[in-house]
Amino acid sequence: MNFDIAMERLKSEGFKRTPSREAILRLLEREDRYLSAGDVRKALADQHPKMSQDTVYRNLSSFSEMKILEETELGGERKFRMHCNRHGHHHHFICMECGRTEELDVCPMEQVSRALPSFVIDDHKFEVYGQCPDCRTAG
Amino acid sequence: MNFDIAMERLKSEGFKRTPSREAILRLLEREDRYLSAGDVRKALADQHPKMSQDTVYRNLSSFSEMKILEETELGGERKFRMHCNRHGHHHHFICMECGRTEELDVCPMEQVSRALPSFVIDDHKFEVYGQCPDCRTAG
DNA sequence: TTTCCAATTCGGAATGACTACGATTTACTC
DNA sequence: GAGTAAATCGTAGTCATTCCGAATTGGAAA
Repeated sequence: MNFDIAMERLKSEGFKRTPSREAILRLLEREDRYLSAGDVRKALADQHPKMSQDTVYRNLSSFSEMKILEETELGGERKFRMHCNRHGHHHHFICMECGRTEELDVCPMEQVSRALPSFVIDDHKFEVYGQCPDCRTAG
Repeated sequence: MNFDIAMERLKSEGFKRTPSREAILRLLEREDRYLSAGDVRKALADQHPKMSQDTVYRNLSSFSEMKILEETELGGERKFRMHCNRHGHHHHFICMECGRTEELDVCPMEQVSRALPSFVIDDHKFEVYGQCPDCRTAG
């Protein structure tokens, strides 16, 4: 997903095009990794010093609900990144130093479904944490 | 893991045996599912009305560090359960209604390691969320 | 058994992420 | 260009968690 497609999605769902939303989505497109609401605020402090917390949180949540963003919870914080749609379903490796992510194709949910036939499965989370090659050589 | 083994582990690591620690571990052994610090406080309110938050949080964290408990983060809260050691490495299905958990044997980490040879992998999380058979028929 | 001290707990205040809300501003429709 | 609902601002409130100084206590040593 990129900025333009995200803005189209907003329009089609009846959301207004505002400077705040543009700035948040442009940032997330550029960064291409998980950012917290605080990260977003700091990154936009120069260009949008008056953007309130409320605006950041509310928009990140809205974007996540309408699948423009992917969301996870890490270290006690909600984090968001532009939704990748190269493949359909996927999971991520997340570098704990720089936040870089790498898409993973493996997902064991078919096996799980077979193993739990009488359970209703609504959701699942699979994430791998570590150090990316760049941070490893830098460290 | 059960209460007695947990107390042995505490002793061997130089921790004192206190009424708070006994009560917390007895509760977690009995419940056999993920509880938050708040859940623990409420459950112990009758027998230990003066147990402070600090005591609950500090002990849950200590127990988690020394692998007496398993820990996860769910709905913005840290949750803890007695460590299962029937099998070695495993993951959980978690019922979002009653908190019941079911151990899963599948884990795709060998595939992931092969797919990311130049990455350092420190940790991973795989959890499945839904409704257990009891809650399904009850609903 | 008594003494002693570090570990533990208590009580409450501080932190930090997140949410709520009334007042003001703004994007979009007509 | 005017009107209106949506969006934002600023600030205060909530909730989980952590911190801290003072008081208590488990368990080793005398």
